[in-house]
Amino acid sequence: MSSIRFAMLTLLAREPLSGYDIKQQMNSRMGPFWKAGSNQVYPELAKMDEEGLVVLHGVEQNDYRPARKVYKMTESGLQELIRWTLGPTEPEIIRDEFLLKAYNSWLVEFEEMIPRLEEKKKEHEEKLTIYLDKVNELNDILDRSNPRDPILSSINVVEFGIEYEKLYIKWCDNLIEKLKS
Amino acid sequence: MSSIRFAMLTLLAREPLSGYDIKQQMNSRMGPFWKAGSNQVYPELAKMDEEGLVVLHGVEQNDYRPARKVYKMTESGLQELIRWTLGPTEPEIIRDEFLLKAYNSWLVEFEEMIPRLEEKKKEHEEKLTIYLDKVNELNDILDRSNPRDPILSSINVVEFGIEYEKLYIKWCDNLIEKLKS
DNA sequence: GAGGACATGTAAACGGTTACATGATTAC
DNA sequence: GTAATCATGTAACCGTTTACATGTCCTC
Repeated sequence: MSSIRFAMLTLLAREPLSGYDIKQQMNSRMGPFWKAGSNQVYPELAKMDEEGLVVLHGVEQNDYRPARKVYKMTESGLQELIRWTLGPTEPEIIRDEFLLKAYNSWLVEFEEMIPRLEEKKKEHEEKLTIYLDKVNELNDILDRSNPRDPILSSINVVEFGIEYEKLYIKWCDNLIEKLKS
Repeated sequence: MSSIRFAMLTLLAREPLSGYDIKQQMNSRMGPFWKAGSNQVYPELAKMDEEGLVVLHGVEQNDYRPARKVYKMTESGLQELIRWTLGPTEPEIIRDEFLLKAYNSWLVEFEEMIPRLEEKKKEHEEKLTIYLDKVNELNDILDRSNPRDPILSSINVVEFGIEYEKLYIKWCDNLIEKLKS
């Protein structure tokens, strides 16, 4: 797959970023669907530099801290990203550990399973709130006169997250009801 | 995580199975949310045997083929599985490559993005059909007099898959409409 | 004084994917 | 004759996770 590279380019297509920024944005802005650790980001950034997909855009030195190395995407990086975006995508499976546990609910006392479902529901309710806030924020900064505003794409993806969380919550509710009767 | 072990026990809780059976069932019955390769299944089965979570239940020899080694879960395996089922579950992220691509849709011509969305939609429509068939099959063999029938748990999980596919299809439709206008 | 944010990176371990190896049978 | 199915298993690779390492500033 090696999609970490493309996840990184996806962010760099919008603005120049340091490795640290990329890591942060993945674990917040891209929260619903991607994340990465520093061990992946820094070596991959170095590789992409070698291959000419990104270049050093500037170094910000704060004397007491490691230099902040900001990279920007090159034209060749943009072409690579577009090629990938329009290329074929393998189907994915859901692979959610909690669904596996639900598959075992016949094995346990229903009264013991219900609290687990309620916890999961709450967890997804919290995620839903976060995504709803995010989509509001994005709508505020959206430039409605520009049909190619990247913010529009962000909104579309966060909206997927919103619908997903709603589904999860509804499914938990449903199962709780079934187990209660 | 190491949930491959618990995915395997999840299947073995229902009936004795060979390594081959486990692999097959994961890639079909558990289709919506889990899968595994033979390289994971056979060594893990051996490890679980050593640890006493499963025992050899019987060997079926068909002379020209490798012996079919059927395992069944032990009481200790069942306890382990129940413990895990009721234990805490880490939140998961979606990590869907196509969503990452959708995040880049502002970079490409919309007319080029639309066919990709239509392909994805079709793919999920096919999955939806499969899950709908599966849930019908399961309903046919469901023992309605038994509130602890494992089939009930299977149905609940497949229903998650159904709602997920519906969501995906609706989201694709929505985006196609947005990009067309 | 402890812990978190910032900022770079490396090392080790783990889990999953793809491919390989063997080998007879059955269906196209 | 080619490919798929059944049935076991191994080997190599790749991507991800967790932990480590360094060091200062700022907040509680």
